[in-house]
Amino acid sequence: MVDVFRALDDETRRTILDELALRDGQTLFEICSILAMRHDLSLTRQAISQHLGVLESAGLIATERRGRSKFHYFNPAPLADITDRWPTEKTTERRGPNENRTDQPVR
Amino acid sequence: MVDVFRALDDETRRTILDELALRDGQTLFEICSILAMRHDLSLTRQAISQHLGVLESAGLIATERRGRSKFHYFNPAPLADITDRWPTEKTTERRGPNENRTDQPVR
DNA sequence: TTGATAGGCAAGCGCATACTTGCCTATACT
DNA sequence: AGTATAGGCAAGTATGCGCTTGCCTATCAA
Repeated sequence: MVDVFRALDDETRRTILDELALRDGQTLFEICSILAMRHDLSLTRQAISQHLGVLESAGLIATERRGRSKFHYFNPAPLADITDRWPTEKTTERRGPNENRTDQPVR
Repeated sequence: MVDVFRALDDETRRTILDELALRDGQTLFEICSILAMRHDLSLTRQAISQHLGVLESAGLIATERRGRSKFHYFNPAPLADITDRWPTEKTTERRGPNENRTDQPVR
């Protein structure tokens, strides 16, 4: 199991998420060619496959196998772990003010 | 310069942000004792100092020096880099629908 | 069946990162 | 002055991570 923070700490994985957000349901080979063409990333298929494994382990992508192809879908749900942990003005408006935040001395 | 994603990829640094969110403006020694007392983290002062350096380099904390003390303040602004890059339902309501997101075939 | 396509598994390499250790500077107190 | 406090700098170690290489399995078409 990989947490969201580690999964996001890699520019290649972030670019993969970008591309899946633009066009969902791509296969490993499609992602490989797009990374090579549009991002000048000359990585091996196995490298990309491992990145996809990390992203899936973190819950950021879901996969579906049909025949010999495997389709990858972006799932932004785990990103809520970040905004829930440190709410900012933009992410609090549906949850109300944060009542846990105080400025009391420790102890 | 450290980006937000790398800075967040460490549980100790995330805990530091938690504590600064609870009580802002703490010094290095205060953070050290709180991590030891409330989180069972037995790290050296230098380790914590390096973590604070990473967080500051990522813009997640601001510092202010007075006398021989240095106070640390949580700045959640860089977290917007994450929600802006992959908008979710909760983070889009002030920016309107994302018009860049399409499902057109590539090329 | 034979061959091509789509992907998986596992070992190994190199480098980055977290942490320690040791020493140093600067501010405050007596 | 002398001493304690708050923090910084730099080198060394060790584990983790990204990536490659090599080989293997499964599906589809001829």
